[in-house]
Amino acid sequence: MVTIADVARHAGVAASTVSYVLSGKRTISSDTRERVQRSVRALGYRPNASARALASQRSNVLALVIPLRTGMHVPVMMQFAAAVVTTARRFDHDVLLLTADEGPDGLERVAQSSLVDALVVMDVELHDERVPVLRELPMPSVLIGYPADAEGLTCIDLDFVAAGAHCVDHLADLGHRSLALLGTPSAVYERQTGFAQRTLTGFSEAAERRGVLGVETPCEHTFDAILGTVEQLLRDHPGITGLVVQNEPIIGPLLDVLRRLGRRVPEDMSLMAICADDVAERQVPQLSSVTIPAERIGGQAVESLIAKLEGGDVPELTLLPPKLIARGSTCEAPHGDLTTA
Amino acid sequence: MVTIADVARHAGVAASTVSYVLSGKRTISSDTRERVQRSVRALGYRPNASARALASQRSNVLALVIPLRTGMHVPVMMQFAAAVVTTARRFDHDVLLLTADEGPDGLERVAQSSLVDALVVMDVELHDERVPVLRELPMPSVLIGYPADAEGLTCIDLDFVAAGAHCVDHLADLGHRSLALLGTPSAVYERQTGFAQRTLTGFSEAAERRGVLGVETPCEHTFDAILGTVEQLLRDHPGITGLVVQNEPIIGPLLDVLRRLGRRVPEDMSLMAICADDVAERQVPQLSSVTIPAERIGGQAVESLIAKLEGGDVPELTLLPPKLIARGSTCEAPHGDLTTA
DNA sequence: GCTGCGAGTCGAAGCGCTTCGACTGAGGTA
DNA sequence: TACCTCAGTCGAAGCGCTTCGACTCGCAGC
Repeated sequence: MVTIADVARHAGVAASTVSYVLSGKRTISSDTRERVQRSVRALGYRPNASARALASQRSNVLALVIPLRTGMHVPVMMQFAAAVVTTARRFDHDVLLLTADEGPDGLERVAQSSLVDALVVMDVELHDERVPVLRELPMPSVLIGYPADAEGLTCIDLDFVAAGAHCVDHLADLGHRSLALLGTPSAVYERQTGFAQRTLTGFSEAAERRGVLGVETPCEHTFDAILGTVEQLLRDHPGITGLVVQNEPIIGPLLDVLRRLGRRVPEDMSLMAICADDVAERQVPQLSSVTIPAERIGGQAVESLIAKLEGGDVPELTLLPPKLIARGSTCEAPHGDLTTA
Repeated sequence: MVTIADVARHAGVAASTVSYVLSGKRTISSDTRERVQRSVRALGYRPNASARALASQRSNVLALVIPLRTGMHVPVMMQFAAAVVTTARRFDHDVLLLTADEGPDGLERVAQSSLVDALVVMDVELHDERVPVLRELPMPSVLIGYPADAEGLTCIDLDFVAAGAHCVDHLADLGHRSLALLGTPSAVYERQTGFAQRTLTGFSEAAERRGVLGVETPCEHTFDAILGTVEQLLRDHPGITGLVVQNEPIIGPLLDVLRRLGRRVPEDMSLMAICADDVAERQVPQLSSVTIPAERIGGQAVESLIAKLEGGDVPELTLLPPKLIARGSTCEAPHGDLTTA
């Protein structure tokens, strides 16, 4: 393994000079600089990451904590992780992957051992036990999602309240008067995961504002559960003509269920999804949807983190505006539907 | 930040003694050992990862290279990554996440800078440009999937040849005489990704062995592509009564397509999938399937890697046997189907 | 001609840990 | 009693890098 001393010898300078050439932290004559750079290339020198981290107190590694639990949108996680890694690389950082089941201890472990310089924590719950830990940690962090008390933290998320509201507005604009939100499995609500709660809030508030009926129900992933949930829903509220679904894995089966129940989409039932674009586009008919911009969130998270590492100031809360795309699964309410319940 | 010197002072011993207590590499009297351990806890000491890595030449970090490209089964990747992280933690290692689009340079970067001790590389292609790099690297690696020339490498994979064959056998046992394999998008074949190729091989060989017709076709992810592909297939080979699909995202839409074409599953068409169990179970009807044991592969990969790090010998190629589970999507061939083409 | 200054370079002192060789005593052996 | 052994501990020498202070020029200012 070739060291900085080898490069220095080869170039006929001191090791510190090589270091300064590499970091640019002091002025070096272009003559020496080029000589050093030639030696670096000639010898195939790569600085040793540990030595560098030890001396500079910076590992250039970010931790990414991903959830691996019930009810998560796996492909979205993945897109997200990819965006984090890609963006981190742009800033010359690497990414250490942690699973959420290491819990708060995992965060302390990697932080206090200086394995990483900063943390990105996904899937933050409303009352997340990791939040107090994060507050005490001697390094910056960014949360995806946000907890009840975001004071002093940096949180980034899709504006799910707006997402829920957009769906209602879109459907209400089309004349629908009775809407339902088919949500995530109840386990996700019970965990008080912010995004599910907030969509619900946006949905309900908008329904009230627009003066339409807005009911909501969680929904598990099995076909039978979906069927049961929808049947129950339509029995209790037969006037429903607009459905909003925020539960990626059930989208396919849900279409089957509606077909089996004799409801055509969109003629008898308008359907909106809160999901990734490619999922919406893959269905028949393609679904009108509100997108979760996973790449943008991931990129933004890393950018904020880097900014914090460099002493910059970043806003406590960044909400990315949702984008609604109307596709083939929503249309005007069936004529004559003027009931409100 | 508390250092080993602080602990040593607190316990009234030399720093080296603390180190030996922590590593167990020399015998320490139980008296001192306990005293040191108490000090460690009292001060909340965590060894500095960089210092440790620099001194011991071991970072205790593994690299995991995941693909982020066309046609991959995202949820499977995720299960896999989770298994790798979890298993690595069992062996007191962490995982650095790399995306495949850094290419061979990315591997060299993390290896030569001693950022990691070893590498897990997923989605290896038949003629993968990373393979020669891995061979030269001064550290062990494990590949998921295997390249044409596996000499001197350590490869782990599902036995896709057997998987393809099992599907044929299952269907042939049920009396089906004309089968088709609906594969991954053609991009995946063109990349010569091993798993797709090998399933095809197993499928074809078994079809020949059993004396049944076995045709195959790649399939893109859009609904129209699926519809087109299946229509074409049934037009060219109207006698087909058994379908094998190895392409997770199209499974849902494929069921729609068959329904639309008036083929009931399983009465008119038996359907087998090569996919994760939960995906198979979520469909209607539940699909007979051959499982991809992502967790087992991930766990096995890390275990092999750790064994190599410790100087152990591991087999060049480990093929995990596929497991076929018959569910509701396959049944006996329609009576009277005795044609062979 | 002397001083002052800044650009460019060097040497040395760490960063916090592991590990090697050496030292100390207690206990066993001859 | 003299010697050897071995368990248990210590001190010091690195691991490969960054960074600080100091040194040496050449040049401008007076």
